[in-house]
Amino acid sequence: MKEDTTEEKILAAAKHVFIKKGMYGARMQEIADTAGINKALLHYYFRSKNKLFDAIFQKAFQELAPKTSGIFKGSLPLEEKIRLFVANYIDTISLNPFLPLFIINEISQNPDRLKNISGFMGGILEMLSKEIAIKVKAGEYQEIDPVHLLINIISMTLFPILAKPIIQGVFHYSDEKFNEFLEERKQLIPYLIMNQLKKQDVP
Amino acid sequence: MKEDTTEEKILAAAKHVFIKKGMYGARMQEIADTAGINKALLHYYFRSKNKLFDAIFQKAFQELAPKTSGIFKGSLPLEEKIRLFVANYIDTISLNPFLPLFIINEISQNPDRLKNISGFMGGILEMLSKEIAIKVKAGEYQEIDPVHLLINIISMTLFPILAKPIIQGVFHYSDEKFNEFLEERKQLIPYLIMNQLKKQDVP
DNA sequence: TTTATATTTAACCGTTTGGTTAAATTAAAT
DNA sequence: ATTTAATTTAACCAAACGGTTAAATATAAA
Repeated sequence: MKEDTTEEKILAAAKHVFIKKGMYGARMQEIADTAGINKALLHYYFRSKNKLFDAIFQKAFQELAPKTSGIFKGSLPLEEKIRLFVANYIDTISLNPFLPLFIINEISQNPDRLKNISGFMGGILEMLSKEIAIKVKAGEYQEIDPVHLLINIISMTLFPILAKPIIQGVFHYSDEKFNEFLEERKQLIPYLIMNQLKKQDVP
Repeated sequence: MKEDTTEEKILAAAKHVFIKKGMYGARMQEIADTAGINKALLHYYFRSKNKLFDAIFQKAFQELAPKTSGIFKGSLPLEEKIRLFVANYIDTISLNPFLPLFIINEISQNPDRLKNISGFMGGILEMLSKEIAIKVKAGEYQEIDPVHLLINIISMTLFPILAKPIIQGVFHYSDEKFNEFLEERKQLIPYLIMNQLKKQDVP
């Protein structure tokens, strides 16, 4: 038995509709319907569309930051950490595939929204930097800008999910085939990244 | 002296506004203003917003497919081809940075639009496949799914441009610093890709 | 039970927006 | 010069949408 407050139902519905349709594509009526209430009550809880949007945007943004506390704190080898990170991230985002596009869109249209957000991806970057620095000193890894490294991982992980309908259309991938494709990338991406780190003959 | 037809001015204006604001965010009035005409004349040339959108969408999509005929037909080493491709693609898309997001958005909201498009990226994929197959037989490259390879290149090239405002916000990159960042990637991406191809000890 | 709060119903308002229309004006074609 | 087509002006319409309001009803708190 769920014990959902009306406000929680509204926020859940709003997040769902906003993420799928965007700030301007979303309709207050549809949010009310999804929450199982009417428009008057919706405005009774949140005076305006903007207020409601603000209420869900930060939460949505947080969901884009992968939960990596467990993974990166451990003492596993880096390759294993990256493997876990990528697999975890693909699975998480696949549950909410419209989320990345939504965030990118809203930030693109209104970069000021970033001002309320802090420390995004900061944890991962810090741990990545430290781990690499040690191995570089030990001569095991070659030097690389951790930002490029992080962006490489995120790009190869997120972009295919973002461009899913295009990839499916262009390569004629069924839903099953596309999922296989993503599964393969869980191996491929960490492998590619580690190759770059370990390769000794710098150009 | 430009010899622009009114229809051409409309199409240029429509492409510009649609790409920046999307199908639903774009306003017919703004398109008319951008074209330097009035709303009545706009509807005189294109009866509806949908007709106008259809008229520009295919063109916009074509622009997303990099012009690679020259690059991939030559007999340069693959690494050099990829280097040229990435540099060329980054420069082209940077001139129209809203284009990829626009295409992904519209296809996401309405995948049927893909049905009118054919052969997208097909050329590149074919040449890539052939070139790799030869080297694999010769024992120089390890086997890899060309689709993954292409998606890796595209991901690492396009995603940072797509996520530009987020990257700038999160890492506090100025416009100049971000451009440097992209310049660095012109070297980094081909290097990473070739490492993957050449690495001999398969896991 | 009484009181306060939550929720519904249903009508309404103002603005924005895509689209139309008719008449006037300008430019081009014959 | 006359006809045809292109362009402007300006008013207008209908639908969609965010938001409001007032009254009725249900629910929970006191």
